[in-house]
Amino acid sequence: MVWNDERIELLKSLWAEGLTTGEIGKQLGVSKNAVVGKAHRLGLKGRPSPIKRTKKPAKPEAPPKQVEPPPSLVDLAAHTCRWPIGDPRDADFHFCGKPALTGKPYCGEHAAIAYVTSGSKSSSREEDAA
DNA sequence: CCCTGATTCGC
DNA sequence: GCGAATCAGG
Repeated sequence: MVWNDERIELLKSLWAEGLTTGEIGKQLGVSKNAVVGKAHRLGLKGRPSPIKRTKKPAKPEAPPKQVEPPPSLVDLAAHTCRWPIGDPRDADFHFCGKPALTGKPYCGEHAAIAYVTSGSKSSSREEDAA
């Protein structure tokens, strides 16, 4: 289908007269989709049928970002000082809970106590391992 | 189910 | 750029 100036002019005329796309299409010998498509392409405004389209059904959109899940409770617990505070029999017994040293179950404060190299006699294991 | 226009998508 | 296909409201 070729849109000559005459056709376009006629289209605009009929469109301006208030004819529907179907009618214009019939008179021009084209389908209504061609008319509405051309009208939209020409920037003509359709006064009737204020149908507003909700969304774009056939448009898969890649998620812009992928938020990484927050640290799980167990992960947080893994980095929590597990130095016991109080008597286990007491109701208010609890663990230290402060941020633990990486790879260790205790925070710096309690790790110092836990791993204190008590003046052992022979070479300590830490020194050998290190 | 018919009509309408609007938008998208393949050619 | 074109228009059928699709969508969406009347």
